[in-house]
Amino acid sequence: MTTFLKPRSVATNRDKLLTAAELAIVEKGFAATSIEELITEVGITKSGFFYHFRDKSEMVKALLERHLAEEAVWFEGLFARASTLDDDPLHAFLIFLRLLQEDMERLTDVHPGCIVTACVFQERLFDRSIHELAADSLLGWRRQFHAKFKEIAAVYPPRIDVDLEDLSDMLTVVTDGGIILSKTIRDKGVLARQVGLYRKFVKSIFAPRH
Amino acid sequence: MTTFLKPRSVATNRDKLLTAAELAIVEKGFAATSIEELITEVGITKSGFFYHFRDKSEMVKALLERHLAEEAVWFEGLFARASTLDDDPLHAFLIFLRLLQEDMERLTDVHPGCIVTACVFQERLFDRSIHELAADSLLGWRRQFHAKFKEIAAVYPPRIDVDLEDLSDMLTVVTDGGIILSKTIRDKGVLARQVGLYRKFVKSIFAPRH
DNA sequence: GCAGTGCTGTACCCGTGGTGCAGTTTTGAA
DNA sequence: TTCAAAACTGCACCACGGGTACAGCACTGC
Repeated sequence: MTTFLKPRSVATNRDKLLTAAELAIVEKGFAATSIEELITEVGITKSGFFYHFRDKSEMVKALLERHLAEEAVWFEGLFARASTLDDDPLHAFLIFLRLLQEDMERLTDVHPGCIVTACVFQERLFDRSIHELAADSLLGWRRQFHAKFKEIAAVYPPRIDVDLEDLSDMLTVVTDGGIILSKTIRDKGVLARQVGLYRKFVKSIFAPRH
Repeated sequence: MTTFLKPRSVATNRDKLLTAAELAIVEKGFAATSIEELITEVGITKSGFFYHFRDKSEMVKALLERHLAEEAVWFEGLFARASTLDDDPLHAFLIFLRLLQEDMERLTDVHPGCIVTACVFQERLFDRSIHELAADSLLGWRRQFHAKFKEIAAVYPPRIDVDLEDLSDMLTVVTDGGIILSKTIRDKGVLARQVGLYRKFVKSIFAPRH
C-alpha cells in the first residue's frame, strides 16, 4: 500500500501540504514532522496551514483519504490489466499478483512505508474517524479479494483446506508486514519477494497438479 | 512479537518505568506517551526519570532490549517444547507454529502491538542504534528459521520451488502484518489465524502427499 | 463593485522534552 | 555502625511545537 503514479500537476497549496506531509511522515514518522517544516517547504505561513486544516490530525485524515483513493485506483488498474490478459479467474489473479510484485520492485529507494500503519501506531493522537477510515479500507480489500477467491474456488477446488477470508487478509498482511521488514532491515527487495511467495501459495492452493 | 509471560516480581522503579512505558506505547503510541504520566504512575519525579534515562529515546532503547530478550526466551521455550514432542524437524516446526498460534489466541484484548514496529515507524525520533537493534533482531529470526527450514528440506524435498530465506522472513512478516491488521480492524483473532495459514503453507510445501 | 477564497502578521498560551545542579534519602557492603 | 554509592527530590529555567484569536489584505470571478 504505497504512493504510486501520482500526476499532481496543478497542485494547490493544500495539495502541496499533503504531499510534503506524506513524504515527511513516511520518511520519519508523524510526530517528527512539524507544521513548521511543511509550511516552509510549501511557502505559506502557519495561519495558512490552519486555514486549510483545523489541526494536524485533520491533515492526516485528508492525507489518508487521498492515499486510499490513489491506492484503490492503483489496484483497480492492476486488476483491469490482469483480467484483459486472461479471462480465467485464477490466472487473472495470479497475473494481478505478478503485476503487483513488479510494481513493488520498481518502488523508489527503500519504498514509502504504509501511511495506514503509521496512523494505526499513533492511535491516540488522532480521532476515531481516522482509525475507522483505515479499518474500512482494509475490510474493503478483504471483501474484494474474498470475492475473487470464491470465484476461483468455484472453478478450481482448493487442494488444501484454507479459509478464503483469511487468505484474502493474508495479502494485506504480507504487504504491511513486508513493508515493516523492508523498512527495518533496509532491504527494499523483501516486500516484492514476499508478494511473490504469497503468489506461490495461492497458486499451490488452486492450480491443478501439472 | 509480543509481551508474554512476564514475572517482573521485584521490579525496580526503572523496571516499573519500562513496564508503564511499554503498556502506554503499545496502547497509544510513543509520541502520545508523556514522561509525566509515566512518573506519576511509578511515583517518582521528573528528576528521577532523567536519573535512569538520558532521554526518552534511551528509555525506548532499554525497552526494546528488554522486549527482544523476553521474546527470544518465549520463542526458545516454544522451540524446546516442540522438539521434545517430536524429533522430526518438520513435525517439530509445525508443532512450534501450532504452539505459537495458541499463544497468540490467548493474548489479552486486541493484543499488544509490536514495539519493534512502533519504533520503526518513529525512525527519526530515535538514534540509529535503536533501528539497528530492531534490524538485528529480525535478521536473527531469519537466520534461525532458515536453519530449521534447511534441516526440513534435507529430509522433505520441497514440493514447490520457494526460497527458504523468504519463507523464513514470511513468519515475521505474517506476525507483524497480522498485528497491524488485528489492531486496525480490531479483531484479535486475525493474528492467530494468519499464523495458522502460514503453518498450512509450510505444511503444503514440505509434507509428503498423503 | 462586491463577496468569497486564500491567505498574511502578530501576539500569545500551554504542554512537553530537556538541562543544571544542589541537596536528601535509601541501601548495602565493610 | 559507618560510609559511600545509588536513587532519588526540588526548583528554576529554556526551547520547541501545536494551537488560538483575530484583524487585515490580495486576488478571482460573477
